[in-house]
Amino acid sequence: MSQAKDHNNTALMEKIVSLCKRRGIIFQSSEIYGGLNGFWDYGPLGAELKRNLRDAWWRTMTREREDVVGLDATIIMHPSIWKASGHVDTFCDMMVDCKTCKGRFRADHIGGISCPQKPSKCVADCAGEKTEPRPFNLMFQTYVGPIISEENVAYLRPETAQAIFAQYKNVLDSSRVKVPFGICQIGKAFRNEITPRNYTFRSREFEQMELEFFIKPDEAIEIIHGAVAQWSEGADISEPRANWGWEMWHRYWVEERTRFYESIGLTRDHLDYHWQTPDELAHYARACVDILFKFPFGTEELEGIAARGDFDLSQHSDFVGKYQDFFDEELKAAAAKLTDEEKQALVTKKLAEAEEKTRKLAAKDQREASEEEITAAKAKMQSWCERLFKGFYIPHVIEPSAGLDRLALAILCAAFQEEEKEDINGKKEMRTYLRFHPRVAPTKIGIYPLLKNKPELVAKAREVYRMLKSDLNCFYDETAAIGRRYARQDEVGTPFGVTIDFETLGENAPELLDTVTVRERDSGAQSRVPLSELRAFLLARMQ
RNA sequence: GCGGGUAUAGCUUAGUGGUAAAGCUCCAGCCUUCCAAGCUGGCUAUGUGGGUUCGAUUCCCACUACCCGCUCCA
Repeated sequence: MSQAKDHNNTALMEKIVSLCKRRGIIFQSSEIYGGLNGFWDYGPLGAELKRNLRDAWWRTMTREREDVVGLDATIIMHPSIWKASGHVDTFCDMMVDCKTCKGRFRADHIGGISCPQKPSKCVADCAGEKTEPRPFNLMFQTYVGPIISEENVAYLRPETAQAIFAQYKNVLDSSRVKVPFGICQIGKAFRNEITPRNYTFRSREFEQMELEFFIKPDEAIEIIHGAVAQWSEGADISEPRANWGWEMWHRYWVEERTRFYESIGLTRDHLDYHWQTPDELAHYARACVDILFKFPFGTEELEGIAARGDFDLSQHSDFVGKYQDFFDEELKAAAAKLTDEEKQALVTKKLAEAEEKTRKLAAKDQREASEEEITAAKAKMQSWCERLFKGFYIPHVIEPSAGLDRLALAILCAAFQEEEKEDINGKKEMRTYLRFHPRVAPTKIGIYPLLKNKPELVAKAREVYRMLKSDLNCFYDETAAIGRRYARQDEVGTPFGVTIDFETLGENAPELLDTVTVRERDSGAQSRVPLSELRAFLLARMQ
């Protein structure tokens, strides 16, 4: 990327930030006290924008689907949840900084990592001056109850997903859902990021929109349907099928999520996809795709769609000592028809897999797997197979996990437009406007009497406002010249303006009595609409 | 956390060791028959805390925030 381009992108970002502040979309948190690093507030219009995005996601994810239900869990949960999920271990590392080479290393690894400047020596032995080991707690801690003590430590959730796993059984038992099904949730999450950066992109308090979609393990599909549908380029993934394994479901959700972004105005040109390579994948993930948006400051992640296997529910099963599983009648019936040889073939295959996986995991820690470990893994797999044949399994999971604040920022960046134009006197000036999709626009309709000092116009405009406000977020404006009012609303992305003029009152042209001008934001095009049809006319254009 | 930069009104900028300037926006009034028109008036600022000084927005130090680069990103 050239420097000139960097500069332009920075300038563009600064314009967006400035507009957001000037028009009440995004403010710095606690600004009157100097601000707080990594925290941002949404002003009146930002709050509407976020709400529209949140509602659009919720509607597509659960209301318009028969196979997904919602959840709204607490931010503070039992601390053991974060031990089971692995967050307590992976979020709290002792780190050492090298003041010479500016590197940061895990304190327990400096003996084994070579120094970036002198690769012949390890970090522990190189000459660089190093700080004392310091703990990096990426989870915010608090205390439950008034006593500040170790046993009262709790965490603000670093992701919303774990709440879904923790309530999986309750949802299953109360909602008449059957695998495959999903549980979705929108809510705040907190991460004590080392470096919040890029405006609201990496904040310490942010809102996530997550779905855990529970599916049958491929082995269950194979027993029930004889084979698992294999994915290949061009495969039909428009509607779910019974014989889909995790890979098809994963592909399906990537496409489904892309369609969502398109429905709110992000085109495929705005987006990019990063398929994680095998070494990038976490050990519990089978595949992970990042959906990226081309922000002015770089192409960055909007959403991750991971195929996580049964890792999370298995962890919680182990920690609480109760299977977080599902009884599948169809599987039980199908398994009953298997011959002993067929069952044994599956068991043999799974035991070999368990052994290989154990060896691989150990190899990651640069050691050999012990016989005990292998035996334990095989025993666990044996019992997994036995339960499978009885119809029980811990479902596997496809996890589309999106950031609401990142989406809001992406929508703002995609919508931002500047055009040079001439004003009424022929003077050149810049027209700035936000080209929001009407679905997400904070304000839907501007309502204007052509002139303020004509009471009939004002009264009629007020009447139109009252007619529309319950269905559409409207903004009534009677100040300044009509062109200025249009420009003001264009700048915050209001897609339509309704102007009440003398024709509305029946002057000049009697056939135009009770009609208004509807002006479209992007083109400025105007059309004449009878008041009796106005509401339907506008509502039709919101979709 | 490291290095570099920045901090003056709602926004964009000017300027000064001694009363802080402008444009735009915004508000009010007049006027205005469809794209930021005009006229009049008005509100609003030196990020925070120290130091030097008779006096600091200006010089120095610290802090905070933001930007850029590194780093981090389950």
